[in-house]
Amino acid sequence: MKPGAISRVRGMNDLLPEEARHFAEIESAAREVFEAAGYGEIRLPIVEDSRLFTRSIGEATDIVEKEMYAFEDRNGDLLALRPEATAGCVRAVIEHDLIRSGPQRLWYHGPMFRHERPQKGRHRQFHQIGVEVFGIATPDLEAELLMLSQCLWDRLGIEGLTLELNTLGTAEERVHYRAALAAYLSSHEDALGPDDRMRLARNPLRILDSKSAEIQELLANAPVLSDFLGEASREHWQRVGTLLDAAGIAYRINPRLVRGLDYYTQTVFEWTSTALGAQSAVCSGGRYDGLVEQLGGSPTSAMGWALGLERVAALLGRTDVKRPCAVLVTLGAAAEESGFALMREIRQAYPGLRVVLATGPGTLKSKLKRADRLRARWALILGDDELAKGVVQVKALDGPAQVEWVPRAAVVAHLAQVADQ
RNA sequence: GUGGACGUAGCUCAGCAGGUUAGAGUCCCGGAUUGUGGAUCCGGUUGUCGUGGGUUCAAAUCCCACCGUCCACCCCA
Repeated sequence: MKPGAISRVRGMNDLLPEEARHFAEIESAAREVFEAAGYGEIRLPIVEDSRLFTRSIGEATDIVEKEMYAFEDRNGDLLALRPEATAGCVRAVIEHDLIRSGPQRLWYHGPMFRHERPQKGRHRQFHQIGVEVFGIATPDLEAELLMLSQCLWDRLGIEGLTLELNTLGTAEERVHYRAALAAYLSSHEDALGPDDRMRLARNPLRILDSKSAEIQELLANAPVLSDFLGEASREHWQRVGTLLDAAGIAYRINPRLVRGLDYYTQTVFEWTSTALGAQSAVCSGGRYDGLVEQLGGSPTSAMGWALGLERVAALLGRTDVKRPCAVLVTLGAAAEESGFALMREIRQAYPGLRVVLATGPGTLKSKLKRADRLRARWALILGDDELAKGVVQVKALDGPAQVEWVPRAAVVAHLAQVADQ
């Protein structure tokens, strides 16, 4: 790169064709899985009112406190680049009163923004695919959403992921537990580092998933959340397990699993991979029964999850570029004109047929070389000789070279016939 | 945000106890074969050695700062 050239902003990466192909593959697999299950796509704005996120994700969370791209626009409105899509989705559901017409099953995909220090699997602009369901309170929803994620891994051929599950109980149960946990940890405050003391004051549940061995040891005798669950939560939680077993989806219960966003209730989960280093969470989510009401809607139970496209893409094997059926090679100005006419006919008759143009300057040899690199099955050669005879030379590029001369008027039909083989 | 490692052609990397014009492979372009690909051979293009400063007769090489990437923490998808 020459000095003075402008480079991309930190953490905001270009997706070159190879990686973009992975993204497209995941997106189309997701579309297939979701649409088949009766989910509708929703497209949401990237910019929202900042308050939407402070109210939903939680003011004391890192996402809102340190990572949000918040700014004032020309009118002085406080706006933010979305750090996640659940909040916006809830906002849209309330704003259009979608719940009026019954439960809503929605899915989305798009870029999210968080001002974090970039690392592998962690970028400032990253991409998520997610689902959100509104209006279903029963545990079959947990099972449905988890099954959809499993279907997606199956569809993409991804193996070796671990599903970790936990329940946080209702908001009230969590409040009681939180108080008990805070009391226990306060009595051992001398064992906590400065970061954990901060968490103790603001969000003691976060201490549960600490990686520190000393903390985990300390937690061995701490109160456990399951003791604080009421009968209803207990039954709900058990039913989730039963349905997952019935569907043959393996999981591991992790009582230490809490999530970083404040709005979760009841079931939370995380799909992790050991192949990704520190950023091991591939897909996660949970129930958020209180959020709709909290954001100004009527009480509505809801649940969703999101996956990180960059992380899932990293688990995908190499996907090959689809090979073209043919490369249309022209030599000289007159042949180029005829070639463009032919190309138009091909596109009109068979829009999906992969035919790549090789017109313009360059030797026949270099154009055939290009056809070879693209792994095309056929070369359609059109030069002065062919023009004079009213034919197109059709050369087989697979295996030993074989040529045949097809009358110009019959080329389109010939190509279509040969493409099916 | 904290700590650490690293930064040399488009890509992968060598060169670094300071010493002439900075190298290989790959990719790309051309030729051997005037209009016929893949193999082989031959030739060619490409770099302010991340940026800026310092030390020195001399810096890709030593020192400092900044920027970036990666790793861990942190956070999370």
